[in-house]
Amino acid sequence: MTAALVWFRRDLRLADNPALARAVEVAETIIPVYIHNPAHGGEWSMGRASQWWLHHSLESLDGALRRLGSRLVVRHGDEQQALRQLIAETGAAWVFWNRLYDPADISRDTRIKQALRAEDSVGVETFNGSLIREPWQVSRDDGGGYRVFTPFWKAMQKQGLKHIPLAAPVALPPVSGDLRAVPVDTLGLLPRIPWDVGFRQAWAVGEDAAQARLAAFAESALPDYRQARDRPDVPGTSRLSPHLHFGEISPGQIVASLEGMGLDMPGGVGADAYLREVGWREFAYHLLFHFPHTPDEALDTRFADFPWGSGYEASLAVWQQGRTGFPIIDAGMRQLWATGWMHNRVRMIVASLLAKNLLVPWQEGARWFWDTLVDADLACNTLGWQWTAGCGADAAPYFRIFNPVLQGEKFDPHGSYVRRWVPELAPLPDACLHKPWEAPRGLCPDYPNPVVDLASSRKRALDAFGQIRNSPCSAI
DNA sequence: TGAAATGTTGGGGCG
DNA sequence: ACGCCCCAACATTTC
Repeated sequence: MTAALVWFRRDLRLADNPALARAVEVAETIIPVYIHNPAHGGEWSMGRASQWWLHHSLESLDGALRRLGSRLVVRHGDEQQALRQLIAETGAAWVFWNRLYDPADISRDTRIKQALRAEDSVGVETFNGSLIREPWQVSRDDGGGYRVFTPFWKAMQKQGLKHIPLAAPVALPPVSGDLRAVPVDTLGLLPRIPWDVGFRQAWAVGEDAAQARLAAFAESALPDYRQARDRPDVPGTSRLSPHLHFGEISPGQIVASLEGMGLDMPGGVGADAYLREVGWREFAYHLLFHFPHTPDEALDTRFADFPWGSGYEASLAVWQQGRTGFPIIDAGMRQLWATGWMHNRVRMIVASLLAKNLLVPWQEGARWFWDTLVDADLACNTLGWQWTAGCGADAAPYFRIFNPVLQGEKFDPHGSYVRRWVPELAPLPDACLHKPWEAPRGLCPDYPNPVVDLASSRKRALDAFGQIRNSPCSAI
């Protein structure tokens, strides 16, 4: 009887899961494992909102495994010790997992792989279960990594995006009842005080929910995606990000299901634009792999000397609480707090205000997103913040400073997004909804005045950038 | 995947 | 009818 451990991490699905498929191929006994180590990741250990998602995703995966006759063996603590313990308990000859690419994951997984092979004499095989192309599979002619999205995306498309998803197993061998597993609800992933009410309303977690969301998106929103994706007031985006982050769905499954929706097909323009967004996720992983210091430091070395504001705690707090006095900003920050998610267009607007108008270091914003987003992803979060701050690869030029009033008027023209998340502004007429300081006094007495003057803070940010613009060496 | 400043044009009001 | 001005609308440049 050959036994194999399948170590689940951020690949919490049964379909198109190469590590699981490999186990089904070679082993008679399969032990699906999840190891909870809250310390893993160090400074970037999992945030609270993501922990909420993880809890439900593990419950969902366990349920799906049980329907196939198996179950999820959850353990707690150091991953290597836990795997060793399981190998000892089960006599497993194999350990399979799907690769991760965050710096802390790579160093941990490399260490464990070497130790298990050398000291425990088990076979270890790892697979690509999270990306269309792994970071080292796309490279420039000189062998280096890309720094600009468009050539990266062209190179990827040239290689072909075609993917044939692996089927989910139809049945799995039972896991011995003697094998100890801790219940998911003892991992401490759920909040002690019920701040997750809005989360429960906003999300259905798990592999089935991910597939349902993809199907609904492809059916209804995809044809208008190019336009609607910028509108926070309409459900024009896929909302697949947390499902993708936890691997409840693979990018390959998305590509496969959109296949055939070429530019000449109905909805094809939308499919093209959406695949490009999947490409940005791939680019984020590519960048994080080649520049692993970027979660903490600007890629553009000129920004080492950038004159960020000092004593910004008060404005950071106001931003976090959604009380900046700019409706589109406050709507976004409150949507984030309430649901663990924010529309991408609004993420750019709030990030621009924090990093430019308020001159708060972008890392502070990245930290807040890390803790509050259910889709918090080190690669994507890092790219997004550095892009907006103007210090990253293929970043927005620093002088692109979003005006929250104009952005609100352009992308939330009827104000329904603002009215939903900032209800005290609901009585305002459309004409001044995005600039309530111009409204008659008394219409919204509880809403704060703007935390900063847009025109002067814009000039201040441009001046700050002027101080570093001519520093040598614009990128590492 | 900006915004503001500046430049250009053309229609209409008006002397 | 004509020139002048105003300014909205659009285009270009600059940050």
